[in-house]
This record gives sequence, C-alpha cells and structure tokens, in this order.
Amino acid sequence: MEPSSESGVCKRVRRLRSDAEQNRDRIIEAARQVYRREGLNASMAGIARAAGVGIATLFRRFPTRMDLIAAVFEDAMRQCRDGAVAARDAESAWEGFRGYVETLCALQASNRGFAEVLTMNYGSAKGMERQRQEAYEAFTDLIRRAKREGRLREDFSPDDLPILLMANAGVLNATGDAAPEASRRLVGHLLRAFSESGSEPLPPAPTPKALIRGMARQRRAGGA
Amino acid sequence: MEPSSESGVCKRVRRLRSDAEQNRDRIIEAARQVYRREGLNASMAGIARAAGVGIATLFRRFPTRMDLIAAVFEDAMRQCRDGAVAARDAESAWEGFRGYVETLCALQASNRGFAEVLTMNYGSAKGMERQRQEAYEAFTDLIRRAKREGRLREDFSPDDLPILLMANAGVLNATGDAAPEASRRLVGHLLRAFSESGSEPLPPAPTPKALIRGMARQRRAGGA
DNA sequence: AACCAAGTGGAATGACCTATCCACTTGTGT
DNA sequence: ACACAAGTGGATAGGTCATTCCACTTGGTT
Repeated sequence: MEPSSESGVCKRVRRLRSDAEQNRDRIIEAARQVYRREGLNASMAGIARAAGVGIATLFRRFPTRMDLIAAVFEDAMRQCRDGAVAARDAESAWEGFRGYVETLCALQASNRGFAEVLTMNYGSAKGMERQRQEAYEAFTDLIRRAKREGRLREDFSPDDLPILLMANAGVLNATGDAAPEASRRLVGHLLRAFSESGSEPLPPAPTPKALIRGMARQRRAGGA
Repeated sequence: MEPSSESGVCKRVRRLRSDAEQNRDRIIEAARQVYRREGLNASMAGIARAAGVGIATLFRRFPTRMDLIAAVFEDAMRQCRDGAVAARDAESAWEGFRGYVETLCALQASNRGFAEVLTMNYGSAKGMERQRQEAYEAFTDLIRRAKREGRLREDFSPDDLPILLMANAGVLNATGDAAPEASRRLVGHLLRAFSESGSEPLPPAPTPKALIRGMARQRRAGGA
C-alpha cells in the first residue's frame, strides 16, 4: 500500500504486526539487561543474540544505536523527571535535594548503561531529552527553594548536578561492583560541600582492599 | 657469547642492540603521545604505526599492553611520588595538600592515559606500583599533619584520594576538552568538603553550553 | 670481511563488530 | 482459504583488532 504516499507527516501511523511487536519488546528487554551489565557500548550483535532474534530484525527496528538506547531508557528518564518533581514539592527542600541526588546516584550504581545515559546528551531522542529538560527545570526550582531555606550554599549551580553525575559515573566505572561504598562516599563528600552548614554525615570510606580490588578489575571500557 | 646459559636468574642482563634500543625509545615516545590523546585503550597497531616500526617489533619488545603502559608512565608516576614527598614537607600542610590534589587533577586533565593510570592498579608493573606506594605513604603523613594543623577534617581518609581521582577521571571523560572548568569545579567542591572550615573558594561553574557540548561529544570510550 | 644471533617488517590468522541484502515465512484482511 | 505485504534470519561484505610466524636484514664481534 501506498507505496509511499504519506508525505512524512506522521511517522507512528503504521502499526506493527503482532509478531513484530513481540520481537520489539524482546529486543528492548534484552537490551535493557545487557546495557545494565555492560554499558552502552555493548555490541548490537550481542543484544540480538540475547534477544533471540536475527541481527537484521534488530537493525530494521532500531536503525541506529541511539534509537535503541532511547527506547530502552525513556521510562527510566521519566522516573527521574518524576523524582525531580516530587523532590521540588517535598516538605523540606534540602531533604528533597539530598534524597534526589542520592537516588540518582544509586540508580547509576545499579545500572551501568543508565549511568552513562545520565552523562550524555542525545540531541535527537526527543522523548528522552524532554524528560531531562523537565527534570532540569524542576531541579532548578528545587535548588532555589533550598537556598532560600538556608540549607544549600548560594554558589551551588544547577550545572553542578551533571558534574556530580559524571564524577559518580567515573567512580563506578573504576571500582565496578567491588567497592560500592566508594560511590556513596563520594556523594557524601559532595553533599557536604553543597550544604551551607557543612555538617552532613559522611558514609564510611571503602576498605583499601576493596578499593584495590576495584581498581584492578578494569578491563573493557568503555570507559573511558 | 653465552648462547643462553643464564638460568633465568637475572633478566635484565642482555643489552639491546643499538638499533633495537633506538626503536624501543621511538615506541615509548609514540605511545606516550597516543596514550595522552586517546587513553589506554589505544590500539597497539596504531602505536606501531605512529612509531614507524612494524607491529612485530612492538610486540617483541612489549609482549603485553601493560608492559608498554608501565614503561611509558613510570616516570610520570615517579613525579607523583616526588610531588607527594614535597607536599608532605611543605610549610603549610593544608596548602601542600591542596596543591598536591590540584596538581594531580590538572595532570589528569592534560593526559587522558595518565588519568586512567591513576585509577587503576597494576599488580605486575612493580616499578610503577612502588612509586604509587611511596606516594601513598607520603600522602598519609601529609594528611596526618594537615589534620593536626586543624585544616583537614578528621574523617578524611587516605582512600579518599583515589576516589577523587576516579571522580575527576569521570568528569574529564564525559566532558572531553569542551569544559575544562567542570573538572576544576569538582575539585573545588571536594576540597571544600575536605577542609575543616569549609570556606575554600570555589571555581566558577562551566557554562551550560560548554557542558552540553561536552556531553554530546561522547564517542569512543573507553570510557566508560 | 665474514659470520650469525639478534632484530626486523609485513603477511597471515582468527575473533569480533556494524550494516546491508535477499530468499524465505507468516500474520492478517478479504 | 488465499494473497501478499510485512517481517524474518542467516549469509555476507568490509572494517578493526591482537597476536603469531617467517624469510630477510643488520650490528657487532672476531
């Protein structure tokens, strides 16, 4: 049909055939797990294998790697947005702030792919970027409140959040799952730095053993 | 001469032929530059190409990637050791501390490979690890002094330094060279968190533009 | 000046990756 | 029940890598 008359206006018109829909879901689910473990540089071939579909099927559905990433992480990003909104409306602005930051960082710790998503910008992927933008706006309101409350330092900038997320991603990347305290420790330090009183409690430092185990583990990266 | 009687005791006996020595130097120099730009995951083939030698020559001289990395970064690591010793003996322990941390982080910013080296542990590479160990010990003395001085918080741990380095590597990795202020800003926050008074000055936040440019740049990683 | 161990470069191997193509299968509207 | 567009998987082309092998060259010693 219409071998091509819809003049580009609406793209989401064509419904998928039921079996195709099912494959699409399987791909997304497989990708979600692979990305969680291996980060965003996981190979397309590996994801197709994990999903039990042919490579062609994967590429037909998601022509670029970014299409897949966007599909996989869109609702995680939405949750971030919701979290930011909830924090903005929390009773105590500072508690909202602290809780939000800790939640984001814990999310990063539990999902390598998401940790990377949070430190990148996907110009395309409109859906995801819109969530991010909305989260950013709620967060900006939140920090204004927290400053007025007198608990957040005046010189804190909304752009310090992405910096913190990048820093946390770096720690997670370097320690793997060998030293989960390292990430919490970093966040503790930073929350101290952000708070007006500077009296935030600090999680314990990782044991040197664990830290060294983490540092030794560095293999593939992506890292960098 | 002695076509092979040394029964494995001393390995560094056999002197290289003069042309081989020269090739070795060229390889190390080329690797230094490639690692600086591309990080430790740079391809062996690329390094051989840059050095103008055959691939076999590279592999004969440095059988594993780590042998090469150790040869390239040994004296950078020694400089770190020297810096730590100098800081330990500085007039003001806190100034020594601050200066040392800032120097290390600036070094990371100027050399992608070294940024990664500082967040890894190379069980083998005895030379490098010894430097690291000595730096660690000097640093431990330094923080003891700084605490006694009353400028460094009591709950600072020597293991917070590797955490800071990992965090900084994460920021550098995510921003590339698009937002150098981001790294300085992170370090500023952390120094504040470490200082007893919490009144350390804070470098300016990066402009959102620059930060986004950095975030968009993510391509190869290594990184992550 | 002649010998040869030490050293060399490039070809070959094999693994893995992205991306495209195409002959076959299958869901679905009639 | 049938037709056929939509969907499929595997083969394939073309890239990058690490690593090994081997026929040739060369520095240094005698």
